[in-house]
Amino acid sequence: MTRTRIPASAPGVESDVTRVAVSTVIFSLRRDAADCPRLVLPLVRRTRDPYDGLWALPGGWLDIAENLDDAASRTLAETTGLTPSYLEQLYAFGDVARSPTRVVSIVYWALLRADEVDAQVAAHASGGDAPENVAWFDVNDLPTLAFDHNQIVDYALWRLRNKAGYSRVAHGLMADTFTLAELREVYEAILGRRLDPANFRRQVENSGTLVRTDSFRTGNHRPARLYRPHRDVELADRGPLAATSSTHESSTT
Amino acid sequence: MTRTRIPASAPGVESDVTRVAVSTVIFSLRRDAADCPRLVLPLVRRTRDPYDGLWALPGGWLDIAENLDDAASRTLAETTGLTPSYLEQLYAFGDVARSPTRVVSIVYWALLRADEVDAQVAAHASGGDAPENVAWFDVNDLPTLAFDHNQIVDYALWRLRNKAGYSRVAHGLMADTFTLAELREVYEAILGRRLDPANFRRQVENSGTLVRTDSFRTGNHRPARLYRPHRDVELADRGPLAATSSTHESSTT
DNA sequence: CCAAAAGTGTTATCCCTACACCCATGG
DNA sequence: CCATGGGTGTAGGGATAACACTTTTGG
Repeated sequence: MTRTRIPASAPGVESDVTRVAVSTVIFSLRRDAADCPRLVLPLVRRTRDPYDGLWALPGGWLDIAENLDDAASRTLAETTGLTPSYLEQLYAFGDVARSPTRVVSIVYWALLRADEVDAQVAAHASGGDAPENVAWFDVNDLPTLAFDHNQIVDYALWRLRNKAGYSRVAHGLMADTFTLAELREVYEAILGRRLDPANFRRQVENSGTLVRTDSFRTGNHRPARLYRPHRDVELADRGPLAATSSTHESSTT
Repeated sequence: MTRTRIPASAPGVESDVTRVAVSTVIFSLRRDAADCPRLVLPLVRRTRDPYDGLWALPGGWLDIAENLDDAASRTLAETTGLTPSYLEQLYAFGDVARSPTRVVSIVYWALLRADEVDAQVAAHASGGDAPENVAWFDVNDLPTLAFDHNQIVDYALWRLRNKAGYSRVAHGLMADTFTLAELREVYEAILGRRLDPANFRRQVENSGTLVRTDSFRTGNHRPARLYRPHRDVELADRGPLAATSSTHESSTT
């Protein structure tokens, strides 16, 4: 699998042409020293001008025969080797001044299941795909990024937090089964505030998005019931490709 | 002011290049025979292949030295001669199969004040900017459009309806002053259902987005107080260019 | 006076929040 | 048995929806 990034000059670059790139803000979770889940995202270190040496969002040039979504998936696969559990277009950034040459970046954002990322990080460390140029950063502790990528990450974070408030996107970060406390921790990591365990339980139970299993997670205290996502429950609201329908309410809990 | 559209072939077109176009879904209001406001949008008749003769969204090619927002504004001005009261990026459409040549369309959606459109329609009829190729259509009675433009309009409509539910975008369709009944009619036209006048009044009064004036609209019955939009009230939630902040709630009434 | 729209009041219901409280397990 | 997290119950507040009711105009 070859690496593609956003170089300033591709072979045969023409400075009088507007080129289209695709980048992706990939969110996942990693537990910190205190075993508390933190939002993290992978960045790629640039090896060319402009911004040589700075960290940037994973991305690449849009191929002439490639759909936008496919380009985002490819980007994501080349960076992490994984399939996202959620992928959505974020915004098209195209200011003239955002790059020395004219580049319109179609930016996506994605969620990766935490358990799969752990496996991937191990695989990357052993595999030979130049892992030294990819690193995962805590979203609350980002360096200065290349181009307008700090701004882009801010916007993606806003979208994630906003969407977590009225849809079930956050489930895309979970493994197959999980306890309600684990799910609540994830929401707390995303929203950046504590949630009442009792009320959180009732909300997700009444939402119909989870089904109880007969298994329990045993630990230091009373065992907690495991849940799994309900099939047939979309993670988010309709996209531009959905059929005509009368569902025009995304702000429902 | 010159007209720019989305021709299949621009001068010097190369079929091995991905080109970037900008189109805009422009919503406004027009009163029907029963004096009831209807959502309408302007379309442009194509005069080239592909889809020669079909109606399409107003748009044009992105200039190498032009920001995306500016291109959308230019498109809008060329079509209607007006400045939008609201303009927001909708989505980037870039499927390989959506056009014979590879075109990525950055699509915007906009709102135009109803009173200004009336003036513009008159001006267009007298002015010489080929008005016969621009026509306004009721959004509920659209013909088959060129490319994937029907799908795009559907998505823009969904976004407008959704956003009208939790923000004050709809105010962008109103004149300087208006009665609460007029504002309610607009919401009814957008949402496609009747609203309780009493509850609607309380909602917008408590929202703090309107200020009472001392004027009244006199008609066949009891005069209705005129309101005007409050300064310092954004029409919608934050966009990607907003500064870092902790406001991550767009679903507030 | 009457019709109809402008505007006010009242109540039931739902959802969210806060918080008290019981349950089950490992140590 | 006790500390701790899992899980349930409940009362108050705010927003909404339904609808009765009063006010003010033109005809």
